Amino acid sequence: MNGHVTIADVANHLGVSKSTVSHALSGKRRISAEVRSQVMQAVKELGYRPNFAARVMNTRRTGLVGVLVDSLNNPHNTALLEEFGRALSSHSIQMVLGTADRIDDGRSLLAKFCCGMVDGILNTLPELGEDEAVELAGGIPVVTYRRHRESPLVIDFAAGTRTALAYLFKLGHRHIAIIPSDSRAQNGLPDPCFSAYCEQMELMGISPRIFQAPGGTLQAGYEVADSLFASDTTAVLAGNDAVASGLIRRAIECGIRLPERMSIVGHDDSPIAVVTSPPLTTLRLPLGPIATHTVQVLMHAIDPAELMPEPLTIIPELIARGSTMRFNNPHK
Amino acid sequence: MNGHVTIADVANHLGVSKSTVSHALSGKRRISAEVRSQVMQAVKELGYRPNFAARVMNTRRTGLVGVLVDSLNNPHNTALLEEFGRALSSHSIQMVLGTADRIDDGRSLLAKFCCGMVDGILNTLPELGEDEAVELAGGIPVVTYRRHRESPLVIDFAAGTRTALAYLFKLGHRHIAIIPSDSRAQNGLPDPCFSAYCEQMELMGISPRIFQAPGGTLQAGYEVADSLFASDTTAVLAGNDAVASGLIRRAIECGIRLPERMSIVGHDDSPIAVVTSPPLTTLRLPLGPIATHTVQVLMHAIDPAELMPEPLTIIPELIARGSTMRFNNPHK
DNA sequence: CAAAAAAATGAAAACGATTTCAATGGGGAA
DNA sequence: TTCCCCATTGAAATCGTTTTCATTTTTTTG
Repeated sequence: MNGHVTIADVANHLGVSKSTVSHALSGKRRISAEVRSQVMQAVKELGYRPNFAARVMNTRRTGLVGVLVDSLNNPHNTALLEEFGRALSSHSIQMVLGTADRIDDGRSLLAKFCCGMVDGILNTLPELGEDEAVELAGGIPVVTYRRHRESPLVIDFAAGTRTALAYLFKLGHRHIAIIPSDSRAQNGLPDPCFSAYCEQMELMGISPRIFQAPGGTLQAGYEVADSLFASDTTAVLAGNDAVASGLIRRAIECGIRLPERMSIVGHDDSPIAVVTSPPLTTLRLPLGPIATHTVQVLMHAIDPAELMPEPLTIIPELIARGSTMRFNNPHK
Repeated sequence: MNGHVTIADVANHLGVSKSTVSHALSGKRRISAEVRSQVMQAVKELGYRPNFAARVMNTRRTGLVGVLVDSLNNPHNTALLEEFGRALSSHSIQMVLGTADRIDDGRSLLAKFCCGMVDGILNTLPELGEDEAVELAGGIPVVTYRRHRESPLVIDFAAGTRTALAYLFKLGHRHIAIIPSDSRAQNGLPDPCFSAYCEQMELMGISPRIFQAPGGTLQAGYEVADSLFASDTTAVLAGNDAVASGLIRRAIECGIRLPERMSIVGHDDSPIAVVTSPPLTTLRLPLGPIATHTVQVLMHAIDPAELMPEPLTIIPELIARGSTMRFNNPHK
């Protein structure tokens, strides 16, 4: 034996032709029950496993999809990846990981993937545009996360923000501040959460309170905390959970009690959120549906028999935890 | 054109043979400079890309390695994965992700991978033993994380614990407690950190203080906190960062000042560690070297020309942050 | 200058499956 | 009985490379 068993070995062992064995296994044509069971038996006995490369050569399907990602240290990325994996596995497809910190790595990975190695590409690299990716892919379908054209996936951040504001309002808060996130700004437009906040405040006739935490890091949150706590603000929408945790750290350090002094709403429901004290009330992106939709768009591009999903609008959901509470007016 | 350009197209376009083109590209035999440059030119012009499946068919190398992982929600896993990716990419190898929550999924993924789809397997599934994995892989090299036999990778948890204890001792702490981790227990042996702690305490003639946080979760840490703070313990080695953050949460809730009341040392340097207040002093596993070593063992198994790495002993390193401080005797 | 060595290229086999085209045999209908 | 159809199966082509074996041309050497 050559080390591994081929379909020819199975055929010879039974005295039938290769095509019979192939068809018995694939079920693509009628094979008598007797022969079929003999084949199954022989396959087991000889330990035959269909060869991946040979199969791919004919079918032109690898059952692999390349996923371009900038880092695995980012919990948002890994959560997304997990959901992509779940969605793809329901199509019996595996992910080939391409981690590219620099955009050029992304480009060369794309070239490497797109020579028949993968059936399609999921691109999550923020710097790599859909158009360029499609260009480089040379015919292999590409779907760029949150930026594909057909059957758009829109994330209604504004609606999420309104939910959060309504929640705070109901808790009695009126002096509500915001720390906008620059990472949610897209092609020239400001953070949609910020816009929604401004609109909503105007609607209620309350003057907006805007604080900045450039970079959106814990450190930035920590640094803006003092001016925030010095104001008479009673609740704040932080741009993300990291900024929120920076606020919390400074509060603990200064002996400011949370959430009594101030209610804090984070954004992203990152793993951070359950660890802070108090744990963060935050806006979560339902990544499951997002991934399912994105994957379905790709599946349609790969195989038109798969139907194109309906356009989907996603609204971030409020996860209420301990960092928010009813406002008690100290002057009463 | 059939949609994509083959090596035959390039050959015809130049009026040379397929083998000439193939050799010009691979460099496996001398080709006259003139012809070579013509080939390169034509490749560019026609947009030729070597076909993955056909190449694999001959070389029996896919440049892919399957990585079995139980979840991507676990930050330890993703950090490890990131390092695996880094180590593999230096061999121009990509990872095929196999997420298996249940062991049976792991088994079937292994079978799916090992029919020529990957050149090797990195198994990180705790439930899937090396022997069974090798059995299922049917000839494809498998390396099981931290459990491969040749060129062992030992992680000297005991040494890490001694480092942490020495650190606390130097800070003046004598009443040092431990919360052992059951997840570090291996084949019947208790958590090596726990053993090292007991030894060391005995050596110093100090009686050990043992607290339990079953499950090693934040919640478990939270629940054991009261009894810990009720004792006269001044420092504690928590089994992992989650447990440590549970302690911290309870302390904040009760108005217990940290690290003044108690120094806390975590374990794992998970993303949690920088987010708590105070940020956690913790023992970090240097995953880079670990991944490099593990990958090198696999590379050797795949291609004996790659040399087998020396056995490696890894010592967790202490990352000092804000959760530890010098002990000030309140009675003085 | 002839023979051997070296350099450059071509032709065809191999890789292991799928798929197309062709053939066989048995059973029912005319 | 003869013919046709259908159910089964075989033989061979195909996918696009790499690799082996063979050939031609050029250069070197005694």
